[in-house]
Amino acid sequence: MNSNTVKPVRGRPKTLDRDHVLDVAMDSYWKDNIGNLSLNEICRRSGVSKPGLYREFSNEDGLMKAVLIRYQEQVLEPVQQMLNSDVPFREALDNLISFATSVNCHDESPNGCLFIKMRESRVHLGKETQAQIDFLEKQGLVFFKKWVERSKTKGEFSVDMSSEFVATYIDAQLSNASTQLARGVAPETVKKILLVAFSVLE
Amino acid sequence: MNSNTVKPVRGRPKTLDRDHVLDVAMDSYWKDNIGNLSLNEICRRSGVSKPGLYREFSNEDGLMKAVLIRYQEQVLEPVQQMLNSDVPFREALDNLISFATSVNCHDESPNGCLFIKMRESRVHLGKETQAQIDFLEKQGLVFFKKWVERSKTKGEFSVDMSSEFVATYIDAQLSNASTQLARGVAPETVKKILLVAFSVLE
DNA sequence: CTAATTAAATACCAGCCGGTACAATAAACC
DNA sequence: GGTTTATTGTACCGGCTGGTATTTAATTAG
Repeated sequence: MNSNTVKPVRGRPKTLDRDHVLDVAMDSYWKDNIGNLSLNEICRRSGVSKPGLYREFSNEDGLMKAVLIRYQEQVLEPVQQMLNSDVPFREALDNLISFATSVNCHDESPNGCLFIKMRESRVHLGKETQAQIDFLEKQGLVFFKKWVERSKTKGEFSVDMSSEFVATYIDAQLSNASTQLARGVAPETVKKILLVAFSVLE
Repeated sequence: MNSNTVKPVRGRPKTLDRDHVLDVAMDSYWKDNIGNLSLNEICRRSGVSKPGLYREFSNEDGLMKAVLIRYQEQVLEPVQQMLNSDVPFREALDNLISFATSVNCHDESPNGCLFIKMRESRVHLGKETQAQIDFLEKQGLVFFKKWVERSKTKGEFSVDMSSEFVATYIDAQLSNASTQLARGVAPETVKKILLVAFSVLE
């Protein structure tokens, strides 16, 4: 939780609030066009000077990677824990749908999943950020796969598809939902599409 | 076909090749990050001076709208004609899948549908471009809907879903395919996902 | 020929961008 | 007290952006 790693040291005491900057940056990347969102703007919004931000995160790439890690901890991890629990397959699937169609930052504006949003613009981001995206993607697919395999052994999943492919399919449909929400499609519509798309899994 | 609208006039003869500029711009928007692609770069690539480009297209918004119109004529229209023909539903669906998973500009690089790509970044584009996107989206949904209704009367489509929703569902899945291709997902994987997603329609 | 008309490109504008030198400040050590 | 260490923010850098004022070139009309 404490991200300002304790440093009882010598020099001038640090006033920069790392968590606050990350919160502002996460919100900003979530709501705005990532490509058009400048570091200057993030500095303005978080009330931090530009050199201060560079000292903390090295560069834009470092900031984005840090944001992704924070997003994983705050948003993605609870979902993965839900999948790891012993909730029945169909119920877990419904939870997934609810999660995917209700992700709104904190207020209004475009919704969707920040990770998926960043994954879509992966090629235009920095190397560190790309690596983090790849890690999260791989990790997510593994979670899905294990979940499906567990459901198979529990006899809750009888469709004849490889767990690998089902994981890919679920990932694809959730991505689709996120993209649609970000585009402004009504959440009820997105939900109906997900329900139909997932109806092949039973 | 003649986009340089004939103008047997007075002044200095026009040397700007409108079609060439549009080809270059379409390719560029298709392959590159739309948000990061500058008019300067398009001028460079097409060998046209900046004021020349502004005289022809007014501004960036005008150019994008023109590109979208060209894309509709060159890429989308053939598909819509296919849907309008009397091809059996399942065959038309397969054609759609083939189309969606084979759209590569002319060479390598990211694939996907330019219209869908632009629709995803709709909010960040100009007003004219947004209007054109909305028009194409509406038109596309109408085509899908009519196609489904025709298939229903022909008895080729028996699933109990409103034609409206099926149109939305197909649009969503094709969008998903395009996004995945643009992200670099293997076309065979995208195809398999589409096949499964569309399997609910029979 | 000159005048009018149209398109051409150079060279510029203010405003951003990511990133950084640098001097001021605030603490701990001695 | 002075020195050292670390963080601060101002003010700047070159480079790029969308967009344009302006001059020059090429054609037709009279």
